[in-house]
Amino acid sequence: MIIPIITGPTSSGKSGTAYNAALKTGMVEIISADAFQVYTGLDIGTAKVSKQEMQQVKHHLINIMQPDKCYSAGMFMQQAEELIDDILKRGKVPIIAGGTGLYIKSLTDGIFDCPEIESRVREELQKKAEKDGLSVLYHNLIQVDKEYASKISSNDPARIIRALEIYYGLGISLTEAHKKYSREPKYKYTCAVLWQDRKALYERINERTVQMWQKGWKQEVENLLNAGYTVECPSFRAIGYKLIADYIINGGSEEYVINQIAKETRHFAKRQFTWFKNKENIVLYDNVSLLENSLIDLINGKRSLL
RNA sequence: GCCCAGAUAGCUCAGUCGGUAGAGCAGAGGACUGAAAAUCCUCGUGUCGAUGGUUCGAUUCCGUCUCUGGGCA
Repeated sequence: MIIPIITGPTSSGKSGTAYNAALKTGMVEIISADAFQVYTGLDIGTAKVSKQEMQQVKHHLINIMQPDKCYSAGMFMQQAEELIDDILKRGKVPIIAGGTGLYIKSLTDGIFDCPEIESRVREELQKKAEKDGLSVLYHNLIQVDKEYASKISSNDPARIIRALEIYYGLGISLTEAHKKYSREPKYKYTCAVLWQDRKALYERINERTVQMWQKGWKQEVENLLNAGYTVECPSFRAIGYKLIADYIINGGSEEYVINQIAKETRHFAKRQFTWFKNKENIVLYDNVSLLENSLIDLINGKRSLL
């Protein structure tokens, strides 16, 4: 069985397309591939589907984490494959829908099965980076994993720290760990990418940012802060949340916040373009209803196979 | 009307002691193996407001004009 994936840049209409196809065929369950919709309490800012929509169509991997907990591509792959198993067993069709490129890649290409590493290791590396500077860590990485060090920038804290975390946590380099713990994907996928004119997308993003603000995004962030969550929480890396928290705490211009969020979202959409368009084995769709129809055909075709 | 300050990349502005210019932002392209809405890399020719003068040479100095701020009437 080949599992359909629907992806594309933010605001492109992927969730809606998956939802419509699910509703019309009545035999689909949606698995969200979104790094921030996993968090409870982040609804408006992550453009989550509404409660009603979730009642109509079963959605998975949404609202499964508290905002102060870490989620990851590895956890995603694990859980998504289990869900696919389960959905297929029940005679339904799973659709993967979401815009987190790494999560989708973990399904289509696999990801290495990293053993548990204490969070202390990363924290210590972060402290060291602040104290001694990143270049010390990078030189350290060259010593232990020259191959990986040559692939990344000496100025990339996330990757340098990650690679060293593996080395100190597992005792082998990241390059070796990738080989030793590689995990192959369990299913085959067909990946549809929703595509549209850049300018039109940017305008939609600008409009949608204003709409999100009007829906009460600020209140949503206030609720999170009142519940004791801080900007240090992993969920606050989602676009907008830190900016709004800062606006709530320190004041400032509402217009600036909205413009800034729209800008970051445009930059993000651009990165998503780069990610998806250079991937192999994808089908581009510049028309939402066209994709919806071929999805419905695909599901109906599968119906006859089941 | 007079005085002062500006006019340089899509925007904000640097700069050139006279040898045709560069940052930030915006924008574009790219990377991506358990933080990924994260993180990181690459990309800057534009009548230097117009016009005359001085000069081998002016965006730079001088004159005039236009426009934009601010002040005085």
